[in-house]
Amino acid sequence: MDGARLERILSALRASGGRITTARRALVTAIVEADGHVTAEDLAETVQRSHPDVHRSTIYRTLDALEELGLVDHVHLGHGRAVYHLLDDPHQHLVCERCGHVIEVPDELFRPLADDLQKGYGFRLRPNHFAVLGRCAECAATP
Amino acid sequence: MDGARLERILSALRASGGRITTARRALVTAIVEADGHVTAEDLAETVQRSHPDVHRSTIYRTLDALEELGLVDHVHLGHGRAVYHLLDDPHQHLVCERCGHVIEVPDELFRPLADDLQKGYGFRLRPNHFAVLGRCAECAATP
DNA sequence: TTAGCTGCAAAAGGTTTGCAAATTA
DNA sequence: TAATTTGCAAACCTTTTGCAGCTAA
Repeated sequence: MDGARLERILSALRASGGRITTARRALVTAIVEADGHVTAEDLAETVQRSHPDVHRSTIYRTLDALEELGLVDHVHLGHGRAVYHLLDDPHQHLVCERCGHVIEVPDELFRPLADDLQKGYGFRLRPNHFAVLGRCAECAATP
Repeated sequence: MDGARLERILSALRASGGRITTARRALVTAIVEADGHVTAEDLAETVQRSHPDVHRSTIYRTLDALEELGLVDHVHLGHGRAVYHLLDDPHQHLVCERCGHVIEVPDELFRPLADDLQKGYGFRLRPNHFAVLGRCAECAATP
């Protein structure tokens, strides 16, 4: 399963004229295995476990390259580091502003809102880039 | 009108045990006059026009104080600086990810979504902290 | 008088960049 | 070989912090 995702990504990278280096393969493997909610820092650590001298800047540059190809996106879940994730399975991030808990919800929930914004403002929603803040069930219960 | 807002904010600040200094009065005036979408940098510049040695750190500290009192909030419209705004008139920010244009829309538009999230996930939406990205009408029209 | 603010300078924290050397296709 | 990537070190940019002096109440 994951092998296929890995290959899909590497092929796209290659097809765009990019090169598959050890560092890139290791990074892509790390993202595929992490499968969501990983910071550049997390990825750097994972990659460095097997390839100690892959530098943070390489991580960032490769993530940039993957984003430009539309294979990866990053989301700001709060202040501080962004998290990166693969672009299949479109979903939103609900983040509890008190405990930090992250809930993934399917994109379709945002459909009605997206339609309203389209009709009323001509605005085409692409809400994935920032998290949606609020309170999770537990934190909403305890004041 | 704005005088009333100014006084309301200063009173709240005073009531919480805070002191009204020249710097604080100037900053609050600047926010009231700017009325939305101002960065700390913008505010610093405005304040410094009349009070050149108010330092950036004072701006940030005062904004913090105002946020703690629930008088002001800040929103991340994109990468880089956050923007600050007064907390009356609850609204959302739609930001065009291509041209950067900001559209304010009333909170009520998010009511149905908020209800869905509440029902389905026990999640209480508080969406104001991050902007909602997408494409404005013009940019959506031209590919 | 005294708690609360301030300016300054310096640091923090995440991300980006210039460069020369190394590597891929 | 030619074009891309890489590691490194240093810079960047916004925001935060420690501190000693200043000031509003």
